[in-house]
Amino acid sequence: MANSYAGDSEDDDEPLCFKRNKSVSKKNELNAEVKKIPSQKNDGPSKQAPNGSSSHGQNSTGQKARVGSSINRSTSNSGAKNSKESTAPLPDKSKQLSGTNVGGKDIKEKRIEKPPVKPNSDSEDSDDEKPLSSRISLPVSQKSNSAKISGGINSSGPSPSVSEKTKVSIKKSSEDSEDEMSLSSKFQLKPGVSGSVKQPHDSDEEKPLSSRIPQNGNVKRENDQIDSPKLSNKRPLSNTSNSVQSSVKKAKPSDASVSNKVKHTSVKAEPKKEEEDDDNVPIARRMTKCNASDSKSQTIKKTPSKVVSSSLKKTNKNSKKIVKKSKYSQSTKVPPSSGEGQKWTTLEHCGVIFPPPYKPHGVKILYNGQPVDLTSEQEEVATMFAVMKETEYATKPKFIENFMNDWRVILGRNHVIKKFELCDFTPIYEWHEKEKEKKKQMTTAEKKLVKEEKMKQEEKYMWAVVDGVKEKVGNFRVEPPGLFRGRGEHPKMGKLKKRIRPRDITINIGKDAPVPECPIPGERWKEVKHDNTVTWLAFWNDPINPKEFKYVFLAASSSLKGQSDKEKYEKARKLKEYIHDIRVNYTKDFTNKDIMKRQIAVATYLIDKLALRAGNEKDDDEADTVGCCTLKVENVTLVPPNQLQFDFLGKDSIRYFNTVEVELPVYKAIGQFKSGKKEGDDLFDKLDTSKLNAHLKELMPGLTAKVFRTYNASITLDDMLNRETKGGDVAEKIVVYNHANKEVAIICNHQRSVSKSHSAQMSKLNEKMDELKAVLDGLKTDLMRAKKGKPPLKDADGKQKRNLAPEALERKIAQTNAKIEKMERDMKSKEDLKTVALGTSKINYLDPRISVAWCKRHEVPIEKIFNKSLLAKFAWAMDVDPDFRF
DNA sequence: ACACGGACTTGTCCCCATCTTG
DNA sequence: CAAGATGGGGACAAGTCCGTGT
Repeated sequence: MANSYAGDSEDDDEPLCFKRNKSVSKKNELNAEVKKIPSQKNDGPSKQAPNGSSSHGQNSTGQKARVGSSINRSTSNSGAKNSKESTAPLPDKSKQLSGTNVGGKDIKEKRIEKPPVKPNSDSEDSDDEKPLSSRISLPVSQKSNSAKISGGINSSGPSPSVSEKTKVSIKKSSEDSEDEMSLSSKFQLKPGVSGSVKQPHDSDEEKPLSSRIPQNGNVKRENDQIDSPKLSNKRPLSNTSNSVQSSVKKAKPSDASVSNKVKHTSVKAEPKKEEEDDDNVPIARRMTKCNASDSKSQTIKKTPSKVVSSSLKKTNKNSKKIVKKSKYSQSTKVPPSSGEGQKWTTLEHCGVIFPPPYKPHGVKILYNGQPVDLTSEQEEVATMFAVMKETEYATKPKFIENFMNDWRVILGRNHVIKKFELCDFTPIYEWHEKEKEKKKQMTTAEKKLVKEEKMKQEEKYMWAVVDGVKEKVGNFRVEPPGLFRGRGEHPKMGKLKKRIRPRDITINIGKDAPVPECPIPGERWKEVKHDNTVTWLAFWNDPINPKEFKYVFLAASSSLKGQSDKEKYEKARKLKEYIHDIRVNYTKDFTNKDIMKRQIAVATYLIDKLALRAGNEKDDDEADTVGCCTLKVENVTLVPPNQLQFDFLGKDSIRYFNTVEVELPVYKAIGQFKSGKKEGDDLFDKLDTSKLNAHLKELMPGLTAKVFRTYNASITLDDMLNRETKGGDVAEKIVVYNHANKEVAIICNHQRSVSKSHSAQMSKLNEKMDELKAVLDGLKTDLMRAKKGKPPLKDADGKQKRNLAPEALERKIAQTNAKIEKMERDMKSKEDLKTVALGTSKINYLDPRISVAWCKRHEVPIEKIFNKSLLAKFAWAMDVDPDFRF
């Protein structure tokens, strides 16, 4: 929001256009991010194509086919489960995940209605805001607002230790001047040096050197607690010299955007009422807003108490642990991306670990009924297939074909084994099952032993030292050989993913750091480079597609990752300032005579409103899935008078099926784009992602299609949280949070497959529910009788029940009712979330500062929202000001 | 203008340890 | 205490987007 200027308070009401311009102009200053300098990359990937890629054959286009086919996913999509009503108070725009639902829940349309526009807001939009949709009255079942999802979600308490730490960090939010200092200072100092130097408050000094290295990210081993992050310390991300934002709390210098934000918050007084201009709200949700709006509490502002997570309290006790942890704080110092494209100054790590060599088991497959001797190498591949016998992959012709092609190469030219149909892998499959069983039968002590052993071997690979800070490595294990499991109808499924050897691997490490020893005697790395403009520690070419790479990166809890995560959210927040103009802009272009402009406008609209992905072009040897720019004419159907039905397979071949109401000009434009084309043709034939992004970049520096997803997800969370959080206990607040999280997941189409046991679980719950209801009826009867002085009836077993006083019965009734209600909520939530995955948005799209600030304001322990790994990943956000708003 | 190499983010599934429940 | 439910986290596939060389 451009309220940067003086009277900011309500500038929103002013015509945005004006502001926009202003903002635009200033924007230049914003982060012009200089991207990395071209690194000198050298080596071209050597191409060692394994063998014939004969494959591609069909790649089936028909999506229908795949719908059914792919494993669970498809099922889930098509699944009929009905009942998933959208809960919600807010009308949800939910795209229905399952096709069947469609009819019933047309809720989606609602999205369209825009919020009651405030009059002032720009006139142009006003039309939009008007509810086309509204006219169309869909039967949305407003259903109860029962929004409450079950409260209990994760009632399980977080581990104490974690919580404590957290709290620590939290509290010190604003004041830690020291941190700031350190940050700043670090910039100055060149990294490298810093490492050991700074540790202000750590008590580490006494420890062994090794341990003194500050570290980020937690340790997972048993001693965890000790090491685990106390998130408290703030992590450094703050940074960045060049990057604009600083953490909110701090006063930021000139940066306009930030500053206003700050003030905004600080001013508690202002009623959130109109809260931000609608522009900040996702289009989709805007409509909804109307309804909800009243309720939106103005109230909320209230007490931003100091955060305090409950956990805080405990902290004290355990404080000792905390102390140890302190190392985390250190990490702060890392000056991430300071120099042009430079990502680090010193980098040390131990390279990667390889899977153990194949151990032949000697179990023979049958060919035409006869056991066949195989060499170790041949047996290894046969085993890969055998163990997949019961999966859906093993039934797919493409999979089998690709597997056989690759296996035949290993079998050699005149091997007896020729036809798949004559192969019987059962003996190996059974052997494998037995092995699994054996493993399961091991005692816990044995398992522990094995685990420790593995741990010992891997330990050194788990950590890297970046600019003096110990950071966790993400994936230091080289991928083992196997059969490629592509998602959806992938043309290469079943191909052999050959074993990766040291000679396939390029190591990236600091110039002065010791080169990791090659773990396999007698072999050596393909290459060792020292490129500090990239963050990877190692990479190899993907054996399935040699033009692609597999990288070893630092873990999500590292400063490097945290830094870029923060930049991502700051960019999305920046979009908030531009979004109004952008919307005005594309709305105008819906009718532009220039077809390319029109297509850009419509595509941008879809990306903004529906959170579609950009949609890069794909090769023929990949599953054919689409995104916005690659939508085919058959993926969008016009539903008069002004609705569009989308049906396509997106990333990971997840089906996107949604019907939405759109502005008439959009509806018409889509009709034009479709006309004269045949099935399979691109809807946006004049467009691709680079053109689209180039255009977006003109509207806001650094803007790309994916920013809209981040923006819409985060603004939705922020908005819903602030609108819907009322009083209540922690459990109820968590319900509100999860509800908002769910909305976001629906917007982003984050699906998950329904667990096999889902229906069984539901019916079990139903039974319990019936029992409870019976109990309730019994109690009511007893109460009635008790009031009249009669004894209770016999219970089911014919035994006489205790004679209770009416008051006691009433209490029991109340308890039972509460149980029933909770159960109803739980069931509803379970059903609702059956196909919705909340985790993806939490990890990738929701600015953690929104969650942290909300937790602080409402005294919800952050551990109820973020698990251990999320706490580590979002350490950089923990000290956010309670007033932070996205 | 564009294909492509390259780097990094996003996304789902699956295994397994742990918690819950009966 | 066993069987089932849950959730964390790893594995790894599949996107996005940038820069470059032609």
